[in-house]
Amino acid sequence: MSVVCILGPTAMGKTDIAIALHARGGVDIVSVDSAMVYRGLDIGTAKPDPQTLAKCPHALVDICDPSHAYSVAQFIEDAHACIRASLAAGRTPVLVGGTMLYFKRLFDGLAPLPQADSEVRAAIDAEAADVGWPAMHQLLATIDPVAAERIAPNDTQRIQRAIEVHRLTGTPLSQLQRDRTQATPWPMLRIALLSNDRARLHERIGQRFDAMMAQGFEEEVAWLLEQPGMHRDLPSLRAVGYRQIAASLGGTLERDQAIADAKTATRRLAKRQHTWLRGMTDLHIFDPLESQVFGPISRLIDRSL
RNA sequence: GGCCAGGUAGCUCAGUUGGUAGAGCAGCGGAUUGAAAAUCCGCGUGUCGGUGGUUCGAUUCCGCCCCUGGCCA
Repeated sequence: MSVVCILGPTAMGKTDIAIALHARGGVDIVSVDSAMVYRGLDIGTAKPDPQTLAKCPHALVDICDPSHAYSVAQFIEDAHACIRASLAAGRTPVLVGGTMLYFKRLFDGLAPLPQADSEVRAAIDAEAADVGWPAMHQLLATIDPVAAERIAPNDTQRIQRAIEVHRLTGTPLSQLQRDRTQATPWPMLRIALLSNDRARLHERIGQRFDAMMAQGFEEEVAWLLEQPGMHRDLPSLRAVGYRQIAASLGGTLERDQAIADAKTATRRLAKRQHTWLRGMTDLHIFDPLESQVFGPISRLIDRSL
């Protein structure tokens, strides 16, 4: 295997494993994290601190301004570039992270669809404000019945995307996805950090968020909100924790409730990550809440390369 | 010690003129192709405090006991 992937839910110690693997040498760490890509989102994303990043560089961290939107397509492009560069240098790329959609599309491929178009989206939003999203779902059923069948009448994001793709290409989204998706060209060793001890994971999530608060998470969010072009509806500030603390700072949510909600949102994130992992095949699973996993993981990698 | 109000899901509570119960939150399961830490779909998980009694039948009515809160001593 030429590429190593380490995936797992939040708060499972992925970053520690990455740093330890880097210390052994011969690897390049590539982050697979839709929130760590943003500059300035540090404490709330549990991003490694600058000293750690200096010693152990993580590609695809701090590569996007938080007033812009990163995307799965951008990730695939960036990740492919990282993998190629690393392999060309005779090293092993190690992709580490918790954004399962990014891994899924990296493994199974991404159809070459048009990128998001803010004008088209604004037009669709305006129509939806007029007639309602269920009517937009009806509209989708006439242009792409396959997609409409799959997408719930209230799933505004996906309805909008499907209509957008059709308007930009004249072809149904479902057809483009079926005809033009190709899986990764590289063999990938897939390592998952996964535990059945949900109670313990929830405990860690709570403690970790309390630690973030103690590190000045609120100040970080307040600073971000003051930056030019920043507002609460951006993808960056809708991330778990940022959304709740921004609401608290904006006065629309009690501080204690915001903290509780942030922990709840993190637990739900972990649950969705579990769902992704259960549906993936060819995973080598290790439980870091039960035993030391670094030794077994490095032996597995040595054996597989 | 006496009086009063409570004890129902993990939490806050509703309810049953007697036919073993339901909301919110939490939780659990699922979907997932340029916002994905997003967005959406589905699911009540229960010795109705305990124990006797009345009754065809008690979570509901009655007695006793236990626990919590308040007031009076």
